[in-house]
Amino acid sequence: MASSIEYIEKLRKSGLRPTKQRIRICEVLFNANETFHFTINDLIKMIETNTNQKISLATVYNTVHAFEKKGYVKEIAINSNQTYFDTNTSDHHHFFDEKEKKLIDLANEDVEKFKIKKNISGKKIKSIEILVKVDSDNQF
Amino acid sequence: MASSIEYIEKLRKSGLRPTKQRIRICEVLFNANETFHFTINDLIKMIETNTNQKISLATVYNTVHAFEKKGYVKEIAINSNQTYFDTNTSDHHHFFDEKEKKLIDLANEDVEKFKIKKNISGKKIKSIEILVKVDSDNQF
DNA sequence: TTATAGATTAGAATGATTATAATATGTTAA
DNA sequence: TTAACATATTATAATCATTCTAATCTATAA
Repeated sequence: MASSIEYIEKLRKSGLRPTKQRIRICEVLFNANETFHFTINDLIKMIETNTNQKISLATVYNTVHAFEKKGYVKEIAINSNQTYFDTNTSDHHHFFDEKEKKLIDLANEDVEKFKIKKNISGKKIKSIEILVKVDSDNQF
Repeated sequence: MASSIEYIEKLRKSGLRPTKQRIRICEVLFNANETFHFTINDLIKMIETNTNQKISLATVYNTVHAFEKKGYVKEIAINSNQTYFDTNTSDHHHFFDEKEKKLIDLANEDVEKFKIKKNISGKKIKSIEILVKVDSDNQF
């Protein structure tokens, strides 16, 4: 549970002006006890909870993208109607329940170590993401 | 290089009526020497090459989705403006060059064997997809 | 041949995301 | 402290992939 002052510092250090909108979004994203997955719509709902302040849609998009560039949130690679983000920026993977459209973390320790044995000349690996799609066990 | 007759058989066997649109899409997708990645837009351009026949957008979407359900093409999990599909339905993974928006196959043999050590009660693993994001090697 | 379930179509609707351009705000230097 | 300005926010419009609709057509089974 960080204070506004810490977020102001954090934002300044990354070259982002600490506006009240960005501070509020920091609070919503980073004050939670646990990391979580969210869409822009989820975030807007969270922002509007327990406050009168509204942040315009464009600003929410801009801020989340700015935070993504700085590495404060991660975009998760799934094909979905909406883009999913994760406040857990550590090295880990995901289960995706397509029926419930729900993401579940898959810790790095829960995946046996492996290596990519192929490489592409002139290209460097930026990230390795594993998506495990799951479905109900029992088929009726 | 299969003939229309083979596609008609294939479609009938899967419970899909062999319409001329579906046969044409089969030809475009499965007559190629190598498997490839495509978006709906790519596919429409390919359909319109060397022929006067046009297939309506809705039909192209419907057909690709029908083929996906039957396992004739695979959807690839990336966040992109457009959805990517793959005519290579074998077990494999992908590199994604975000700068060039280009997908490159990563054969299963090019990934060291690994296991998912976590499982979710009541859920069964449907697929495991690895996406390796790459970028230019040299930073200026 | 005919009935009909399923397929195709053009065009409209949807909905997430991005662009626009006017207004407001944080920051820097005087 | 203030002025100047670069940057951020905002409401709204625009974009664009995808899905929906409802009219028309077609493959196929009887």
